[in-house]
Amino acid sequence: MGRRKIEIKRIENKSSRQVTFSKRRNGLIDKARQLSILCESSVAVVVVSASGKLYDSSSGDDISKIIDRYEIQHADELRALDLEEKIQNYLPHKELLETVQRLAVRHIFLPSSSDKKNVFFLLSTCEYSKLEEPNVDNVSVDSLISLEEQLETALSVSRARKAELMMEYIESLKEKEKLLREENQVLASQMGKNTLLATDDERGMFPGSSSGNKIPETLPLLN
Amino acid sequence: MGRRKIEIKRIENKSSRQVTFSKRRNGLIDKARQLSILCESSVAVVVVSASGKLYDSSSGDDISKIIDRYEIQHADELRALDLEEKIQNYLPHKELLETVQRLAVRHIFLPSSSDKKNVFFLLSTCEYSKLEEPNVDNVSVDSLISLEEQLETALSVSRARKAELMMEYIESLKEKEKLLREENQVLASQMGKNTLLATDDERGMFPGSSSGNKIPETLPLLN
DNA sequence: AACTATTTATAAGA
DNA sequence: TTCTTATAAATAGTT
Repeated sequence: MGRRKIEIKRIENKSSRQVTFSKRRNGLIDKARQLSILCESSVAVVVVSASGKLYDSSSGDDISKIIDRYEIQHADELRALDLEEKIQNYLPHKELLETVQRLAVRHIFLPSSSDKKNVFFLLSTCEYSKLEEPNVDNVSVDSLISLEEQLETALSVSRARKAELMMEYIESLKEKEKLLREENQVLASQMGKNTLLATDDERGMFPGSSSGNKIPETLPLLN
Repeated sequence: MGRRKIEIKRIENKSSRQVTFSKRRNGLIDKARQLSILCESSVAVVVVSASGKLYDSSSGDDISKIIDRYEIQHADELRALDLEEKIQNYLPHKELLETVQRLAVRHIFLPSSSDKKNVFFLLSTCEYSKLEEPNVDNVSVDSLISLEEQLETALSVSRARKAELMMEYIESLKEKEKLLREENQVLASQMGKNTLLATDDERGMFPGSSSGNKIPETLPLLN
């Protein structure tokens, strides 16, 4: 879209790189705005320049809410990874608790203060959703008193162990896939090109993935 | 950029809105990719559709690192300052309770994915609910003491996390700087010799960073 | 910062 | 959905 066609690769000239950065950054943000309006969605864009300067924009919703949405989606993943690491290092119980708190902190303090009421209600409802008659008025005191117990429960060994086993399994699958890809590439380079290769490739890429691989993938960790 | 000019406003027809969403979302992500490559920057894009589905992409770096960078920039205002100020100003008991309960929500209800779904559903519900706030006047003294302790822990943990993020970012900056220096040296040796060039380059690549700027480069993080 | 010659993205149609 | 194509929009190089 300019006087000349350009390759998508680093612009060597510093000043034209800077100019392009500014132009395209604005273009990107405007595109995000348009998408948000046309399709009633929320879009967050975060750009970090080579010098570390931050540019961000959001349309359709607050950027912190959009990022919260992203983090909730990936909460399990992050939590499992980090916890597993800590458990393997024989973390004392108290530190384990703090670890969970640390993981939670970034979520807790990011929501705008207007969300407080919502979250408060959320807690009450969640905690007592199993009771037949959730009495919101009395819930807060009880929940407060049992806070530490519940934190410990959230950290139960069985859950951590489960996450650990699942991560191990996922890692082994990734490793297997990697080995297969490598094997594939070796074969491909040996053969050069032909139909046989294509067939091999397909077999190599997804060997038994429709059975052995799909089951773990549907387990809770990654949703 | 189509057969007709369109106004930037919500597309009423559902199916064409869906088609446009898909096309423009891809377009946006590609633009982000190009910007990242052309101008050696990092770009994260997070899109949440009207139905709540999440799409994200990143180029130039991991999306979690880009989001961390965003959070660092806003850490003071959103977290530490805000909370600290409230504590110093004798945060009313009710708000104190709510804050700690937010902490609990994330601990207790995010760990497994089935809980995550519940939380999400409830969050949506809460956002639109206009229920009265629970009555918390009868919170016990012991509970409040415990609350304050936990709040303090959360605050220090928040700070620790912030420091951690900062160190990560500083390390990445150092690495980037190192790479640039190396690149610089290669370029310099290719050119043979030239004092004038070296001076220009230093000014351009690391504006004032070569000596007195090393310390300041780590500071802008906090803003 | 503006200006345009071009390229690129995409709206509508198939 | 996927492709095609006329057209609008973005932008590279220039001033």
